[in-house]
Amino acid sequence: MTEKLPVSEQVTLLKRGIDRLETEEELRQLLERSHQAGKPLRVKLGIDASGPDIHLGFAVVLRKLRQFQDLGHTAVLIVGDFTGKIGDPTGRSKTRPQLTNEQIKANMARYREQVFKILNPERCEFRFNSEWLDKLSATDVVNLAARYTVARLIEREDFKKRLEEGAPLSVHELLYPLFQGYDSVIVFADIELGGADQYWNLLVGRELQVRFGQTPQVIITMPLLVGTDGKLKMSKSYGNYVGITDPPAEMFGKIMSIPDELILNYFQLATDKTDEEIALFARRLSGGENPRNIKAELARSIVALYHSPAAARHASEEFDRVFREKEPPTQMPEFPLPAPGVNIIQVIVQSGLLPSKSEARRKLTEGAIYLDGQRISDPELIVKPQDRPVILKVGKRRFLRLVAGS
RNA sequence: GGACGGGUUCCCGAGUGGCUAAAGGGGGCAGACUGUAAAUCUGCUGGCGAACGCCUACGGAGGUUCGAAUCCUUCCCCGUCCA
Repeated sequence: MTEKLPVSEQVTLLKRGIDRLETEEELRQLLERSHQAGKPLRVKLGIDASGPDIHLGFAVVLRKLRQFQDLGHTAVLIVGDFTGKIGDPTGRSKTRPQLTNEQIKANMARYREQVFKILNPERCEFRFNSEWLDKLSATDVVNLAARYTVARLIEREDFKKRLEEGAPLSVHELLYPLFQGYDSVIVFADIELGGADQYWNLLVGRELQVRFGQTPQVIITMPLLVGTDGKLKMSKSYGNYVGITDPPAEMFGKIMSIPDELILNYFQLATDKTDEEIALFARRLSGGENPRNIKAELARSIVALYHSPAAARHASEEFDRVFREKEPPTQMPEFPLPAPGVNIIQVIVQSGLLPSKSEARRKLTEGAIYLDGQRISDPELIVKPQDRPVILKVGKRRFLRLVAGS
């Protein structure tokens, strides 16, 4: 633990890699006061309950929160089960679907264990905001709403845009930032963390606290990690994310598919590499070394972080084996072939390699299907069991071992 | 409450009676090239069938017609303006 660090050094540490801090002076004061009173700060982080998987983008924020824990402070995780039912409008052009209680429950069950891959469970509070938000009466809601103006609410880029484009914007979505801010009031947040896109929401919390007679929370936002597509922010709904529970091989592969320009950014945001180490990578890149090598080191670092160094090494070797040397992977699903043989299209669909026969037929004509390294194109082909397993390959990365069986 | 405009395949968006599984773009997938990067080029992109074809699909339901995404009725939803 680094609890004994002088305040100025704590500030330096906490400022590393962040997007915005409001305000540094207030943070300094909080740390001083906490140090003198021997009382840990309450660092709030809202968790979206819309999906069960934590990805590297959110991990950026979680890792910052972990730093606070390492300095002796308390992480206060607010599970947005109530606000999840409303749907966070941030950055959306469309009204988000509202989640049911069952969905949220199912999501959260897996969430906890994932969070603790990064956070220290010892210094962590888990709160569901339905705990207090469900209890608000209409009077309470009006009371809350009275403390903020519509003009302030629709200042937001995304709201404004939707209004201008004539897209629907429901009143409940307008309420979302208020409720999220109210969470800060309820849990007496000293600091709130979030992604850069949450900046505006966090500010609302800050202002509401003042209106409820509290000291405003310090807010710290973290840069958004760009997804594997290299364009949009990493997000569950864009399908461009790397889950922290993704199996090593998958995690490795996804990271290898990011654009080269993102390599250093990923090192900074998603690994524990020091500035010096990252500078070295930067020099190797500009020195003309094949970015592939450096990206592979990145991928290994990240897999090591969430699995183990050994798993990272294996994933790396397997990757080279399959994609550089074009060898089949060591592990692949098996499909038992009955003695009379089965039509190739049946095999592909029944094994789940492709979703429909039409699709299988298409891939066959596209030359995407290989049997033991031989491209095949005959949709009539009957595959019979051999005395040794035969490997079926669909596209670049789908493999199946065909074995004798019934 | 009134007037008007709109709801199309994963997304955006064309399409106003048969030539429409529906232009175009995006995304995705596949092939070539590669470093499973990017860029580029090419192809594919509802399902079933070997195939003539059949089924499902243009907000929901019903109707007109030999034939409807396209016309009519009704319901639902969204937006704009007026009150």
